[in-house]
Amino acid sequence: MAVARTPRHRWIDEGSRALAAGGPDAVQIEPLARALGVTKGGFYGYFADRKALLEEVLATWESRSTEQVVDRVEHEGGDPMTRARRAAELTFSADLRPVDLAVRDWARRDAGVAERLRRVDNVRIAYLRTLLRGVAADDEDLEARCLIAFSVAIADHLIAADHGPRSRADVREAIRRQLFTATRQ
Amino acid sequence: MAVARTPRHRWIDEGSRALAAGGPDAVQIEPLARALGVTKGGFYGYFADRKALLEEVLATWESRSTEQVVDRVEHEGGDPMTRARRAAELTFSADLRPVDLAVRDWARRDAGVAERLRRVDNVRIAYLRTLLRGVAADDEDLEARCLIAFSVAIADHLIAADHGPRSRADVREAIRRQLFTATRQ
DNA sequence: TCGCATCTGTACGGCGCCGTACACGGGGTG
DNA sequence: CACCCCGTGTACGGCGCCGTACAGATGCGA
Repeated sequence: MAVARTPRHRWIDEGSRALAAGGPDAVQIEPLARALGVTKGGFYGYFADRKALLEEVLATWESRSTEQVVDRVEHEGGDPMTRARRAAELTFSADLRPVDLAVRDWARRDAGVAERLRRVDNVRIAYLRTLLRGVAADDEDLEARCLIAFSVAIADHLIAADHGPRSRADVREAIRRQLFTATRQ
Repeated sequence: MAVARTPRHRWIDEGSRALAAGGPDAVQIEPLARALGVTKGGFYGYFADRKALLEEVLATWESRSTEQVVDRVEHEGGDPMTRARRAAELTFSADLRPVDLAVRDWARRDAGVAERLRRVDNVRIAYLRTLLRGVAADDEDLEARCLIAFSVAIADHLIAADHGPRSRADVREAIRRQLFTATRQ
């Protein structure tokens, strides 16, 4: 049988890149084929149409963002805090983060994507809760800390403001200290 | 002279709606014309091309998000806290917020848009500082509270997670109480 | 070596959008 | 009332993408 120069997963990977870079409208077969150095000839052997590829891209992102992160973190072990930090590193890695932001924007106008995002976010928030449970005063405080941590992580790359003499990283570090400090007052 | 059924600002308004709903790629002359109940015949009398319209849409958004908000708030008066709250209401109104989010996503891949967003965000953060200065322990704490407030406001409509028995509004209210409470401990 | 399954290149029709050109028509203006 | 002006409708060429069809190449198994 002929060797597949461009197997399924290469289309998905390139599709993920396109999604991250330009949103779902930018996931186009012919440009993807050019980026892969082939024509679209083989594409329709793997996928029914453009929509099917987008579906696969999303599913792959969901898997990478949840199961694969959990599996890897659990395998590496460590105390809860170490594990949760590692999970955050993996989830917001340089190549996954742009996809994450693109999916979030997409979810604003597609209910199916929104549903998928809800599943992913709930898994992540659940992780956060296990980390912050120890320092929170009560359930409400815990929920507040989780939402703050998650919001700052996501909005970090969406906010363009300056902070005077401080760098963004400085400010984030200050926030982290507050979040990980046991109940105030 | 012929009456303009579709003056400049109608194209810009409809363009803003399209941008909010589908990102810059969705701002297309012919669909816009259909939405306005005309053909694209008149469009090219107002704008050189599609890019020029996008430029105007952005400029209009920048103006509405900063100067017009400031002017209106200053005109209405009130103490600093009242004014800042009113500014937040105007900035994140139902019709401006989706544009805001679309611009944020767009800024990830267009340096010009990112620069515009930086100007807008800096204006907003400056407002926030005036509001929170009174309750912050020091400059670092002030910066942290501003970034938290801004991040939660923006990420609110991008995060899909649930919070158990609590509603998102409940959690946001809890966060607001913390942010407006004078320095802890 | 031969057959064959499979991936890829090529070509095609269709569609929708961009930007241009120009004719039309209906209000102001004199 | 006639002129003119300018927003609009219409038509056109061009382009790029989608999805289909098919032929050819390529490497494996018999």
